Parts: sequence; structure tokens; C-alpha cells
Amino acid sequence: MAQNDTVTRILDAAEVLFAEQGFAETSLRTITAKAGVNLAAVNYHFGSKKALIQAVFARFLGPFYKLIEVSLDMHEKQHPDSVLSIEDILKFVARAMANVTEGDRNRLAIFMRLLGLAYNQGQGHLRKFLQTEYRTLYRRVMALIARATPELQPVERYWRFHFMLGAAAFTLSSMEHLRAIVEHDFNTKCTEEEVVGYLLPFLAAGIRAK
Amino acid sequence: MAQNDTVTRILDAAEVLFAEQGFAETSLRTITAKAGVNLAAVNYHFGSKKALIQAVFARFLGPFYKLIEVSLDMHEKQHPDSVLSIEDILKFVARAMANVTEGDRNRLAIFMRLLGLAYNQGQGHLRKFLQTEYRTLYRRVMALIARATPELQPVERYWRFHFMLGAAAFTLSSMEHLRAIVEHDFNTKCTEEEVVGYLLPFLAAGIRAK
DNA sequence: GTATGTTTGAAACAGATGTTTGAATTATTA
DNA sequence: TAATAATTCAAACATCTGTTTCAAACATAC
Repeated sequence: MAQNDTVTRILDAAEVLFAEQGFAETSLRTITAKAGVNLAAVNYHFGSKKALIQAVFARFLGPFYKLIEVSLDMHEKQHPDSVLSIEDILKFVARAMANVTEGDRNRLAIFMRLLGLAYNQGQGHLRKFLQTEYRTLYRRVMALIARATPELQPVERYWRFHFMLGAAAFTLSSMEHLRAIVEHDFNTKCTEEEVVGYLLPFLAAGIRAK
Repeated sequence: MAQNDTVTRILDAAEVLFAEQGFAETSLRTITAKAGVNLAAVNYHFGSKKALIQAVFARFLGPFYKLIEVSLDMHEKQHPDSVLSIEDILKFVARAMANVTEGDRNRLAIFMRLLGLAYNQGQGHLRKFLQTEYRTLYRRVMALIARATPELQPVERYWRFHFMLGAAAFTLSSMEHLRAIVEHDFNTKCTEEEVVGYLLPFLAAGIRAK
């Protein structure tokens, strides 16, 4: 019980700090101090800092993966021959993500940040971890998008998919900062739901640009 | 003369290494080794690592900034009352960027990767640097976009602008990797011009989504 | 209640980091 | 050429990093 508690507290603290500062900039001492556990606990429970980063990511990649799979399965059973529109697909993804990250606002940001790093970090351990873990879901979503955009050439569809991914990853990972600017420049606050509400139409329009 | 040479070699090395590994992950010793200069040279010529990072940015942004300003000035003189469309604005930006990074293909990716890292990494001294140093250009481009999209609410326009930025930064910064996948999955090669050719219509359609 | 395995704790480890120093070298100028 | 300023260099600095160690505390099962 105490074991599980320590593990959870480390993950909670690491999640927040990673999102605030980045990975390399966050030391194990800062994490363990915030978590209220001993420094050695990270290496004891996770093995290394790299493993901790992957564990933080796995904690919501796993549920997200399962959730979207299940909801897609359910929909396909209820509507066997329906062709999902781009908007529908995006809503499925957004809903799964909202469910996984609900309760803690930072989780969406850190998920997206990890995604960005995994793609941009040349020889990073993160990309391999992501790609092997992520492949099935990627193929399934890509197949859905293909059916929703039959007029697109495969190569262009591929690029547009990554344009969407980029817009989402970049924006949502630095959402805190961007929202602060909005508050300063426009005297308005934006909830995360509102930002996602702005994002989805942008993505949908982009992927079916003529 | 030798002074200038040392400064340039440090900037060249730092530029590549920062893009490959990130800022925190790249040590001054790695940079100076690659540049073939003494370790102390960075602190002598730049003052600190932070200042070096900003200098790497300034070397890109300075010329880019001037180029786009000049070309916009010229256009406004020749066509005083014309309202630029989104496509026109994007073409202006793309052309300025192509000019700045021409000669070295990787420089576009490096620039975008740096931009992405600046937004997502560290505690934000880079974001501040970017925002204060190049506020005028940001405002000018934003004003052009506003005139091209009068139907948009300011806040939504702001977010869509960053969606565009994200799609561009994310995709172009990992272009090498993404192109390799294209070559493997579709047996086709994509030039950078082609990718930009795919990107601009996506962005334009996204920002004026109904 | 004792023995066994698991988890914590304080301390130390080995190495890397950004930065500073002061002498040696090079370039500039008068 | 001599004097002065700018630059390079090797070395050391203090600090921080992830990781390891091993005894103490704890829980669990016999």
C-alpha cells in the first residue's frame, strides 16, 4: 500500500514538474522533494529517470489507447456501415483524451509535450517507445481518415494528418503560456474546452482544403 | 577577423546541436568541441549559455525580420490599397523564410525545431526574448491576417494563428523523419518545396474555417 | 515472535555542468 | 618597433546531476 502510494506520488509530482519545466530541466531532487519521498525512491521503483519519464507517459497513454479503441469498437458495432466524417473522428479522439486527462489539467499539456519531443528529438528513447506502443492506433485512425477523405492522394493525406498533429501538439503543449497571453491581450479567459472547440474546426477545414 | 571567425563557428555548431538535442541537453563542451574553439570562448564572446541561445535565434530572426519587412513595404508601396489574402500573406512569409534559409536545406528544419523548443522547453526566457524582440513583426503580420479574416473574433483569430504556427513548426522541424516515412510507406520522395506546397493550403483553409 | 522479504533513509559517489581565473598568445595602434 | 588592447588557452572552481550503497524501519508470513 505504502509502495503504491510512493509510486503514485512520484508520478503525480513528475507529471506536473515535467509539464512546467521540461524533462531535462527537472531534476530528481525536485521531483522527490515535491512528492515528499526519498531521493532514492525513484531509482528503486522505476530504475532510472528515463524509465520514470516513460512511466509518466504510459500512465495515460495506456488508458487513452484503450478508451478510444473501445469507443470505436462500440460505434462500429452500433453503426456497422456508417462512414465517420472528419469531425466525428476528431470528436472521438478529443473525447477519449478529455476522459483520460479529466481531473488534472496538466495531463493534456504533458501528453502533447511528450508527443512533440518524441517526434522532434532525433535519437530519443521516447520516439521508439511511442512508435511501438502507438502503431495500431495510428493505423486505425489513419484508415478512418482515409475513408472520410477519399478525394485525397495518400501522400497528401499523410502530410495533412501530421499538420493536424502538429497544430494540436504544439498548441496544447504550450497552452498555459498561450492562455496567459490571451488573458493579457484580450482580457478574456479561455478554458481548455474552448481551445479544443477552436481547434477541431480548424483541423477539419485544413484536412479537406481544396 | 579571428574573433568573428570564432563567434561564427560557435553559432554554427550550436545551431546544429541545439536542433539535434535540445538546449539543456547540449553542453558547452560539446559545442566548443564541434566548433574547434576553447571552452571559455562561449562565455567570453556571449557572456552565458542563455545569451548564446538567444544569439543563435537572433542570427535567424534578424535577417528574416528585415526581409519580410522590406518585401511588405515594397508591396504596400506598389499596391497601396490592396488587401492581402491569407494565401498572399503565407506566400510572403514562406518566401522570406526560403530566402533566409537558402543554401542550407537543413536550416529551415533547424529554425523550426528551435522555434518549437523555444515554445515548449525551458522556463521561458526564450519566449520572452522572442516576444519582446520581434513584437513589431508579430503585430504587423497579425494585422494583415486580421484584415484578411474580418469575420473572425480576435480571440479565435489568435488561436488559429498559433494553430498555423504549430502545424508549420511541428511538421517542418521533423521533416527529415516524416519524409523518411513517406519514402518507406509510399515509395515517393518529397522535396521541401512540395511539403510547403502541401502546407500552405492546409493553413489557409484552417484559418478561415467556417 | 521470530524470520523473511520489502521499502525507506541519509550519505556518499562519480561524473558532468556552466562559469571564472590568470597567464600566454595574438592583433592593433601609435 | 614598442605599447596596448583583444583573444585564446589550460586549469580549476563550485555546484548540480543521476545513481549507488547499506543500514534502519517496515510489513508479511510462518
